[in-house]
Amino acid sequence: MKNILVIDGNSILNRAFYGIKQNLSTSGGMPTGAIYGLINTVTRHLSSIKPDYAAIAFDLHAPTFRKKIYDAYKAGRHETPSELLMQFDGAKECMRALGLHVLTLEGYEADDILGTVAEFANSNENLHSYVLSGDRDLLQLITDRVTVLLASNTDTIVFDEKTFMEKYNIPSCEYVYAKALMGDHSDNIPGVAGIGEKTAMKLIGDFHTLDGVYENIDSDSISPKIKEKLENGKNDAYLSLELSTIVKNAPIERDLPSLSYNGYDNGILLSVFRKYEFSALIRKLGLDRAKTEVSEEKTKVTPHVSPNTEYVPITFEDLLKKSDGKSIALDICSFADETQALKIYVTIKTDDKESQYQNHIADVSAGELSKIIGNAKSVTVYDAKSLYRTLDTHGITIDKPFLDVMLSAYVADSRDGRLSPFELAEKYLSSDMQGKTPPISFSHLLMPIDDRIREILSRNGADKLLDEVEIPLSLTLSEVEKNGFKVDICALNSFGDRLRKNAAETEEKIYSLAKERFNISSPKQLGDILFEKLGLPHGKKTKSGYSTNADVLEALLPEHPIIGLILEYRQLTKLISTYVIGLTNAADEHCRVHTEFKQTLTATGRLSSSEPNLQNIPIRTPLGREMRAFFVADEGNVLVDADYSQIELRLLAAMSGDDNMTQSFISGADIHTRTASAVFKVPTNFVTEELRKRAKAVNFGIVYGISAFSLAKDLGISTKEAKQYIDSYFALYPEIDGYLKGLVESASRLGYTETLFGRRRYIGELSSPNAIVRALGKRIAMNSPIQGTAADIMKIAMVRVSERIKRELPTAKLIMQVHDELIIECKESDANAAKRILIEEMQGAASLSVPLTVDVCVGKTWLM
DNA sequence: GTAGTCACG
DNA sequence: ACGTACGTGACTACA
Repeated sequence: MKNILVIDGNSILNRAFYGIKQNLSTSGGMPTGAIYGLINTVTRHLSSIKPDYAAIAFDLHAPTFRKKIYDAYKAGRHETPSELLMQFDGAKECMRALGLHVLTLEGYEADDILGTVAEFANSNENLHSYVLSGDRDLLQLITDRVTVLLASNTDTIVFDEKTFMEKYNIPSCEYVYAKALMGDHSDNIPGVAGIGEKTAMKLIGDFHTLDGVYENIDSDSISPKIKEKLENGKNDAYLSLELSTIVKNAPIERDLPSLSYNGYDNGILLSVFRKYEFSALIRKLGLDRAKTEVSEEKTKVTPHVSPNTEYVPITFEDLLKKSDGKSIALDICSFADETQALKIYVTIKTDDKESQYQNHIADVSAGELSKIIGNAKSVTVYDAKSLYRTLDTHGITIDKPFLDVMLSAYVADSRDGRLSPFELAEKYLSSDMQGKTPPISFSHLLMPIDDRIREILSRNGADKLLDEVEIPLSLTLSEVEKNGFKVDICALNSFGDRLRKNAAETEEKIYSLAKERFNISSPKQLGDILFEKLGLPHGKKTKSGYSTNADVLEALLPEHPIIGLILEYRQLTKLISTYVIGLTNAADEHCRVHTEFKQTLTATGRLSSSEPNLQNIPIRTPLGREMRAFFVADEGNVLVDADYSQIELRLLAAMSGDDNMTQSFISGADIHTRTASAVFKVPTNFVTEELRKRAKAVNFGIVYGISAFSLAKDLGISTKEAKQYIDSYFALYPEIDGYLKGLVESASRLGYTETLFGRRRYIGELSSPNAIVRALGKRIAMNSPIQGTAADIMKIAMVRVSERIKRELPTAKLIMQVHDELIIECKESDANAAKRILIEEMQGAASLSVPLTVDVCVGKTWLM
């Protein structure tokens, strides 16, 4: 089997151009940044694929056949900037120097050349074709012998038939029909107005081709609304199909042998790279070192801090012997082909002063890996939670959590949760990775980085937060994700049908009031109807037109009956698309949805939940709230739901040391009522619902880092009045004003805030030259310690609850966390025990000068 | 990919 | 004089 690599020169060069800081690289005033990016992408793939044949295609600037059938094609798109245009010739020169064949063809685009070359592979059993592009359009070329490599500036996604199917749920040969429906706005290809990726994929999934869709346009599975859009856009769809279909028989007069790839000539490449001043590339490829073997370069060690990057193969038996009782770092390559062998990279910390860290690479079975992990003194990894999941799929269960560099970095500085091991090495080891061959694993970096961060955390007093909270929590979270939350999909879909009916009726009413049909979901079109055609008074504007958000619309409610209908339509479509459809798609074969918790994402220390997000299931409106009835306990089980009562205000009381507020919480009084009574100077039993609501808004505002303006907007009162509320508030709780000012002062001085448990958030906004950004920085400084400490406490509680149910109620499962709320699913008969565990562990998670109180409910559904 | 909108704590 | 609550994620439209 031989390989051919065909590259979409245009799209890669474009991506490189827009993805980089263009001013940085020039050679004699001539920009070269895009060329540089292109070379990086190309060499990366040349060395990983090692093709037998290789070519790169470019567009010519002559008009193509597409232009002839459709004038607007690429006309609406802005001109190619001259800084990019002037890089094309250089790019071709460099590609030739790399040994690639450069292909262009009059009247055709690079895509068509790629399609035609890929077709060679389809007709040749012994050839596999790799198509490298930045453009998703090329995905239509995928077959069992054509793989598409979708490159961004930083990495590449490999698409073959299987992965394509997994992502889009249609076979790749049908992709072009979906594309015809969606259109491609960057290329000015129209598609069907109002049909996006989701609808297009669904239609093609059902009917396979464009013809199929139109032949079945009366089918029940096509809603009247979609049908209408399809009919209106029929011509555009077929035009779009013609434009997006990649030609596979362009008249290229090249045969396969003429495209053979034999590597590059050092001398030629060196002179070309010198010309463009690509000194970093020359170093990276070792072009200036006469005939040195590249592999020997790896062993060349840079100064003291750089860990040894050499990985030595080792057998399982030897590895087990060497790692027994030692601290190790681990990185696993898991392959999709489901062979039993796991490729692992292991770094062992030894007592040997000469070579303290020894790196090994080994192929082991799941059982063998389990043994190595079990015998080690400690295991350090990057992103433990993902690893637990991988190990779980191989049947390996972990009971003692791994140390995790990602978590260490996040606790020390919440901005660093996104940094890769290599970026962390740069920050903490000041190791200079430049010009070095990229190592095959990051295993060798993990322990040195972790040691360094741990020194810092001990000084900050945050080591306990890491070891006793975040690290055990990662294991707990992996279990919560695996457990999942059961959703009654049938009932949810019946509810969805009801919503759809209502939405369709509301839609018609809106059209008749507007005397026109339009896309209500388009803020632009809606704005035109409301503020131009109907002449309603417009409030604030956004960059791109009139604002039509709920605040604005609510103010217009008395002006026109259409407003209420639009708000209703918005609510219904939101519920349908995000929750009914979203949750149905996310459910597994047991009707359970498994969210992913991101443990190192938020600036404050909270978790976030995604795919699906279960932390934003509706509750605030009666209709939305019904959604919670579809989150259910499995047969014979119940949900036990516990939430902290006003944890952030309690923390404000405790952390500020305000006596009055502390006493309020100790006495168990209703804090909002009590606040209202004092701020509005009425006896407690004269506090109306309205006054309590206002006091509640003030309490919230304080926690967010209040401003009179925003409070006024929130409550619909004058700024002056809002200011009086705030003044009375600070008079009532005298310590709080000083506490908040102190937070801002210390954050300005130190550059960061800390939670009670030592978690740091750095606040660059405070040193911004822009006053608005600085004001934001102040609010962040006032809010983060409160929100962050609440997050810490919840995490402590989760770890303790998890440990206790494992011991005392082994069949009970923790299934969800929503910031101040925890949910356990357990047997009905265990409900009381679960309740007790939740209350005890949540209330006892921290001991403060104010009590933490927890409300708990038991039910068959989340609607409680 | 960004903007606008809206769901939650 | 300037634009504002703090922290998130998902969906649709549009370029």
